[in-house]
Amino acid sequence: MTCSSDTLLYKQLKHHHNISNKSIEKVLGIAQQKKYAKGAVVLKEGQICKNILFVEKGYLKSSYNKDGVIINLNFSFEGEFATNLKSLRSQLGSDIVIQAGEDALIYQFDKTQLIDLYEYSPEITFFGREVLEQILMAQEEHSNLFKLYSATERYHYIAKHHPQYLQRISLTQLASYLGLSRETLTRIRKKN
Amino acid sequence: MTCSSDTLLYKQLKHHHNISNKSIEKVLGIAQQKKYAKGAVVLKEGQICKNILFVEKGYLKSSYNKDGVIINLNFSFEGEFATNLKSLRSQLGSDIVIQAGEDALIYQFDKTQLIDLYEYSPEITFFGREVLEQILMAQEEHSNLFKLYSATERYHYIAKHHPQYLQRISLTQLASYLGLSRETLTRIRKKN
DNA sequence: TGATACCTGAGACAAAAGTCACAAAATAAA
DNA sequence: TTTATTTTGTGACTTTTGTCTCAGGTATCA
Repeated sequence: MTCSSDTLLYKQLKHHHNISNKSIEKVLGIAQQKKYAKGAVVLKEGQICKNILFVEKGYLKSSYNKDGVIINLNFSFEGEFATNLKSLRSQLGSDIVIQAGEDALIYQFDKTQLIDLYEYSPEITFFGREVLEQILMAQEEHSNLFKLYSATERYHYIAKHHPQYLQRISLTQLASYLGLSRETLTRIRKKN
Repeated sequence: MTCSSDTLLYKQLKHHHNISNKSIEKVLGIAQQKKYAKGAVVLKEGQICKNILFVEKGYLKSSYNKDGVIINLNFSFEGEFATNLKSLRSQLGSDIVIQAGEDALIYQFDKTQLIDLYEYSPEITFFGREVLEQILMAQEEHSNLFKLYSATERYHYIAKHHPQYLQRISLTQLASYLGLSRETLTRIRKKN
């Protein structure tokens, strides 16, 4: 087994997704442990995404390069899943980059291997759908930030619902995620 | 049959989704035809969404009421599908409103009935996934408008990729969709 | 430890967008 | 057609946000 029972991954499978020990063993059996140093690239631009990533430690950052300007699209912290759904589905080259925001410990699942496991038990199928949903919900949350809120409201939303972002993500990176300049974010913070 | 073979729905099933006549008959068998006058509400705020909607004629508008200000989130034109995925999945009350933007002819599919058909043929299962994907891709496109583009760029993107929006959607409604004030949109248009 | 790169705060100014008020134009209703 | 209602265009002004610049702080690494 590539992943022992004192990991976050194991705990999530057991307690959050309520999967039986037999099925957990199958899932852990295809999980590949990877370590990335801060800043290391997990998915390159143009590369075809074949994996679903589970963050055991550290965090992952998804970003898009728009004419040389890096725009942060997503952060995935401990216990969350990350991937590029578009590239994963279409098997076309990725237009986004995924990299480690801190030194990170990642379990990666090969998409094909995971789908093969779906035949083994409906629990695993259900788990697969939950992973997909988690990723979609995170995307929708970020997208609503922009559609419904002003810059100041976006910051306060994050401060309230994701306080760990403020502690672990640098001001510059967070500004890019919130769609505003670093200076504007500084000003918003000062107004408290 | 509630839907004849000279409809857009029939043509889409046959030519776009490549479904066999037998399966098409099944799908059309559960399609309910509905007519809505311009402005009529298809899905109310708080109502649980049970249907997937196909636009045969006219268009549908999804909007969110933020403290009395209406924010347009989506438009679905002829040949496109619409629903509130969140409410459809969770069976919780909808936080968005769907209504007709013009006099509209809609075919609606009950989610449960459609899922029951999945057992009849894998073609229909595949069709169901394509519908889901179409809705998700439309959402992602709109969300990227905000994450990646400025107000002026958003307008030009729509002018290029969805010119019918400019012809059929009023300036006021389009401004709300693009996340800017009506006056700003007027000014952007003048600069051509 | 010192050198280097990166991150943050702050001020001055420019650009973009919002708000308000009112007139003109287009639609819908009588 | 005439009237009423809604939609759009425009200018003046305010607010918000971006850009540029520089200084100080912090982390990193050989």
